[in-house]
Amino acid sequence: MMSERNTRQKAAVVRVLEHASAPLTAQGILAKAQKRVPTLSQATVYRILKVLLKKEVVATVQLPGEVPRYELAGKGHHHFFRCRQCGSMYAVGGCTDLIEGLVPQGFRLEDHEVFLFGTCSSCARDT
Amino acid sequence: MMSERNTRQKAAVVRVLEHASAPLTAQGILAKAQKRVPTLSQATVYRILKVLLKKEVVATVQLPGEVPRYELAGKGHHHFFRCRQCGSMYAVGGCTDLIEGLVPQGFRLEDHEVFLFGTCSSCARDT
DNA sequence: GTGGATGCAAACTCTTTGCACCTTG
DNA sequence: CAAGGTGCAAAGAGTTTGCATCCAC
Repeated sequence: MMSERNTRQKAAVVRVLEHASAPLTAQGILAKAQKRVPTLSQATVYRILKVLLKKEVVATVQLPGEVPRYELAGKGHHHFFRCRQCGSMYAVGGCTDLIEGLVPQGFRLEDHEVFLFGTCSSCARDT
Repeated sequence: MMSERNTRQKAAVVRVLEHASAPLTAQGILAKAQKRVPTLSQATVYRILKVLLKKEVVATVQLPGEVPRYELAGKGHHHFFRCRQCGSMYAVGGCTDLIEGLVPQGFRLEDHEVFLFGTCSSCARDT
């Protein structure tokens, strides 16, 4: 039973995610990782992501109506604010007990997702 | 300038949505609407949904990692609780100002989405 | 009768998979 | 050198679109 190998492809994908300031799409990861490993294919990116997701090294970010994005896991609990002007995503922390109040009697809350949409501070300034 | 026509297809789709107890997928709408209009095609369902979305007669519900679902609009602001045991979706109301606290300084909040995941009361009872 | 609506199939996008080849350990 | 990884192309799932036909008005 031979475990996992260290390939240039996987290293490139992880490196891209480490340097990302916001969650990236599979396409975005491919584009950036190909600068280091030009032969990298989209299929391999998906395969690597699947492995990393299972190991919980990366996490998926699913904005409603958008293609999934990926970020390194272990950043603690957070949500996202999406600026409708510039499209940037900002991580937003803290949300506990705010959510608990929504849960109906007898329901057991295990998890939640919150997405905020609006205008970020720099776009708001330009208005 | 001739407006919109009243077709059996559109009527069937609307009727299905009116009788739905939870948001339906495009496939689910097709299946149910075909009981009334057997020749209805998936393409037409999508076209009708597009029109109804533009008129804001229906709204999209996008659970993370799932195919989009559709429900009649005008049910007021609400979110969803998804039971991981039985897969049911429950509408959850009320959430104002809870959310405001998350918004960073200088950001303008326009909209938000909240999804809750866990065990519903009837599944919790069986545990 | 005429133009919007429909059905079918082809096209598209995103993701997964089969298979031969390559590369790591 | 053996097994896992990779690249490519084909296959899938979900949605959109082109086009000839249909039918509501």
